[in-house]
Amino acid sequence: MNLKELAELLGLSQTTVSRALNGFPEVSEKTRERVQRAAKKNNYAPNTAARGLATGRAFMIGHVISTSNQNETVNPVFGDFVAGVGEIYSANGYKMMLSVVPPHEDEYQVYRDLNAQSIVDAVVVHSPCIDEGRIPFLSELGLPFIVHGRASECEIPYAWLDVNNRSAFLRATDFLHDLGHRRIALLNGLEHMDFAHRRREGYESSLVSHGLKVDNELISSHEMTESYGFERTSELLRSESPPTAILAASIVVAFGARRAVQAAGKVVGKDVSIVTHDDCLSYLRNNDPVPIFTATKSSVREAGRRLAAMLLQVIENPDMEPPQELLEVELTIGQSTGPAPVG
Amino acid sequence: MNLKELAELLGLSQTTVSRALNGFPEVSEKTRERVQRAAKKNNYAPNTAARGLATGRAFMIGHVISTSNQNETVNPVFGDFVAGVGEIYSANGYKMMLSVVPPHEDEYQVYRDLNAQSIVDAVVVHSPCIDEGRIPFLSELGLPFIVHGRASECEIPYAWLDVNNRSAFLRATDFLHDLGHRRIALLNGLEHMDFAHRRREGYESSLVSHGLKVDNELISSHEMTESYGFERTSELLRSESPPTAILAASIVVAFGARRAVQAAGKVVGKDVSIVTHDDCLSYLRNNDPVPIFTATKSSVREAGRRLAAMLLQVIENPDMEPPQELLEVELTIGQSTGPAPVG
DNA sequence: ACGATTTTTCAAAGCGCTTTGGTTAGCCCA
DNA sequence: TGGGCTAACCAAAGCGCTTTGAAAAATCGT
Repeated sequence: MNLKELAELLGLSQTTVSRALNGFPEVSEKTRERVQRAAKKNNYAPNTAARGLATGRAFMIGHVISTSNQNETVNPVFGDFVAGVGEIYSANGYKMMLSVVPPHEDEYQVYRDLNAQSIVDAVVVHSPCIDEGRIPFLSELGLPFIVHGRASECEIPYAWLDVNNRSAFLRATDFLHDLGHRRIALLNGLEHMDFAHRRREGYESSLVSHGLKVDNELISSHEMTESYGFERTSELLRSESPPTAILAASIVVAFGARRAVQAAGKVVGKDVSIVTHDDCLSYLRNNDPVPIFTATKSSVREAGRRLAAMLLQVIENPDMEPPQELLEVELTIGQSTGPAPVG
Repeated sequence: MNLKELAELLGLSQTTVSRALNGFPEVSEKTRERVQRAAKKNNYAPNTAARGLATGRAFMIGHVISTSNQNETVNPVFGDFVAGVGEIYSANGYKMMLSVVPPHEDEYQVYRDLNAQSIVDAVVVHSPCIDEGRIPFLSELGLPFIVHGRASECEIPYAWLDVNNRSAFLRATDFLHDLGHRRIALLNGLEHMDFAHRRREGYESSLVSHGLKVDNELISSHEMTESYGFERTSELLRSESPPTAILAASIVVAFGARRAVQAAGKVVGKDVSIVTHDDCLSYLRNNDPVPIFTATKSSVREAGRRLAAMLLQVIENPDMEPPQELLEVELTIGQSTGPAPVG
């Protein structure tokens, strides 16, 4: 069923039917209702391609995800983030397109094509690194976008939504310090990623403010996998002066750390404390009455919702100041931390 | 830059330029090259909406994901699966659309709209349950589709790609039996899901074939979260005749189970054996020389690649017999299993 | 060299919608 | 009763592409 057929069926012109369905004022309420009823009954929905061609808008947001990192790892956060944005998109009549950039292919070309084909109204930039080339590139291209995260070394203004990673890890380190810990290890994510960079800043800044010095032996940076958590923690525990506390980049890494602590015959929260960042993934809930892990919490799904809402604003109102929002984390105390062991 | 402008630039008609770019034979190689060069140079790419309108094809595959389960959990497998299909899609000029069905909304209406708006050429059905209503519905609707998994109680023919879950859990149970285990617990996924149903069949069938009887006390069914693994295992270990082995539905569940075993002061692989299914998620690798977990392995990313290829066949060739493919798992021995403790 | 083919190019229609710039119908007031 | 409004509707153009059916150009055989 297309517009023409529906119009004929109703004995109205295409114009009127179109206007009725799109909520224009110059159509009587009586006709509008009649049209809407007929549309629903005949399962009419406007052809997207035709509408897109006529309006120049695609009502589609692009998400470009690259798996071209060393291990082609998919960010475990992805599913929940997408669920968050998707909720807002569909509530506002937008659809979401996913482009997977195959390894060794040019991500920039993907954006160029998306733009030339005018298949999306805007894109979301994922996992920005410190000097993120995509930001100036997209600005130049004129394709509206918003960044999930930030790029420390980017000067031009752009829309973003980020978690306050610096403050999160600063507070977490402060907390461990307050418990008496003096050797605190950081199991960071890949440090060319902006979020990891900022977390390290927070961590170091806390140490310095307490008169401790930064010991590079205690710091590592890697993709956030379970085995990274395990291997690295095992290594740390074997060293001559092992840490009494560990700051993990994600719950998955913390799982690995915990496994290593237990494998070494030690007790988490007593011999070794663990604090982790928690994205509140739906299948890795850490919200028992007393959570497993002491954590800096920030729901990535909620972040997706906020970010989507901001992006829709940008689309509807292209000349606005780019919106920016910084989400603070919650520091929740769980079973994985305790006072530093004496001696 | 649109086709008309490019044609004028080249002093050719739109027809010729279009044909040149789309690989039609009735255009000389010389012209074709000239056109392609100009297109690349001017960053021309055909407008998707216009092309879609003209051809009636969208070159887009829809993935509808529902988060309307009790906890709005996102399947952790999703990211890797999408990475797999996305690879094949983009290699073949297809795009992927994601529709998130908000909780309490009608998933069927989403499919109806997708179809009416002719915004996708086909859809992928995720997480089928035993009697999956979406299969007859989509057949009826005439929207091409493929199912990731199967529906045991569905009679009509349809395209699917599935893992042999029955054989996987049968083999895993056999393996534990061979090690001397007689009380084997099953921490299954939600059993209205087809995959979980089949796994239980495999488990029970192995028990029966060894003359053991099925003890419902040892069987549970739940969303596959870490805390499920922990809580349920703790409960089992506290019971009067605890299991000596556990069959877990996923690595995340196995993590929880391991935590419970350790919390009970027991040793995994000695006091309690654990076998899990492993989807080979990129951030939960279980492929050390001797893997952490003994597991039935099947890469969900590779499954995505296969499934995408099959779906594209269906699209290009609508009248073909629906393709169906059953993937066998690998049973790999890791550190989490050992002979049943004596006494 | 000239009609018959084959190769290469083209003009124009059509895909299904939105939107511009009307026209017609209905109403009010003098 | 008729001129001036407003309210309600409509015909047709146009979005940028593909594709049909025809024309022009090049090639061929005799």
